[in-house]
Amino acid sequence: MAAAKKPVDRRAQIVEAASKSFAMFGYKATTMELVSKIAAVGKGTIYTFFATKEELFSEIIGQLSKELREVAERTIDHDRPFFDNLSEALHELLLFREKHELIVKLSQEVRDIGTPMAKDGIARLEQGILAFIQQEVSYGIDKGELRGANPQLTAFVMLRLYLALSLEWSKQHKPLSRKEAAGYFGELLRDGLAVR
Amino acid sequence: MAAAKKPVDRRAQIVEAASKSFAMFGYKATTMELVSKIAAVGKGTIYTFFATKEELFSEIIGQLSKELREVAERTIDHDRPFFDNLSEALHELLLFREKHELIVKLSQEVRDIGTPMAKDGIARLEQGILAFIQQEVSYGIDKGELRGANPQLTAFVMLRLYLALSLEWSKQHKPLSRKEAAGYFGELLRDGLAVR
DNA sequence: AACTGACCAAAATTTCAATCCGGTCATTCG
DNA sequence: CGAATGACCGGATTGAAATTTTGGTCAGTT
Repeated sequence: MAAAKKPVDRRAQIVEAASKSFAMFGYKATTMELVSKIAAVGKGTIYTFFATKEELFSEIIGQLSKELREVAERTIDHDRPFFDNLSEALHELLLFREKHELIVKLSQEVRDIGTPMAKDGIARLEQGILAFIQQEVSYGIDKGELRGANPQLTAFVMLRLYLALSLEWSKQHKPLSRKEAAGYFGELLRDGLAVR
Repeated sequence: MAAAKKPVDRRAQIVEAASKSFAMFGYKATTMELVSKIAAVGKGTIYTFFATKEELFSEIIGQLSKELREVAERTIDHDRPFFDNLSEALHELLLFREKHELIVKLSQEVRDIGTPMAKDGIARLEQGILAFIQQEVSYGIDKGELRGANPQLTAFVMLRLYLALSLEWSKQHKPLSRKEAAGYFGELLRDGLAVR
């Protein structure tokens, strides 16, 4: 219903062109003129569909966020134990993230020049992941696999911990193998550190 | 032995002056000229004791790191349970950090303009904390309170987790009280999340 | 009616002279 | 005579003006 079919769907052309440009040059260096060139469309036409550059960007982040969620959802199998699902899903998300050029480019842009809009985009993606984890945590609590303290905080801790283990640790040490990371992560979250 | 006593100890004068200036204006805005003025000393005299501005700064970070360690050491009582000590010590360190003007100023400078030398200083302080935690973790393992996986990684995870809980969480949510944070932190690390 | 690109004001970038700063060293002081 | 000093140097930084770029508009074209 949203997408009527025409000889050529200009809106889709534009979104695709913008997507490429944002991934290739980042938010700041992507100009509306450039997008119009790639889309083979007059600059004015873009403004028929999107009121501002930010709105166009937002549409693309929205699509990407949805895609991210689908990746995560696809790796979850509610018949398996909670912690297996969790570290599997986080691993898939991390791979996706590392491979997806737009995300890589935006992260770099945030790091190097701190473009506020790029920050915003990354934050939205992270927020989406957080919401997903929280949903799974709540499910795990319902199923009785998980102790039921504050699911929001728990989801937050899980994400931070996973990122620390898989990204930050390797900044100063030999990176953990996928197996080591998942093992340590799962063990710590499941059973804690105390000798019992 | 290192500090001979003279009518006035110029070296100490200089270090104190520099310390004040770094805390007041940050690394970048502290000029050698300014330090010499505060220390009531000719600029050239500074170079009798420190070859470069960086070396002077390094000396001060070294002192501060030692001070930090003393604060942590003072709150540890090896007769108490490991996790009590841990969250107590981390809390003390956080308070110290928040109160210490030099650390606050340097953090701000890193955030706002990313001065490499300031980054470096903060990194060294964090490294010191990490080494301290690691030592305590090893001790906890020896005493049989802690499961004995990779102490370095464990220390790293503990610090990240504590910082996430006490600093990052509050960027987007109502901050946790000291009690909530310590409670959640201790419980998660000690016992994990799984229902048993 | 859909589309275009020349056009505009605001923002970003470049340029470049003026200033500043870390570090040196010939001179001074005690 | 040796410790201390501050004028001095060149490279880096800053600020402001000039120039270019860019998000967004809209009169004109198809």
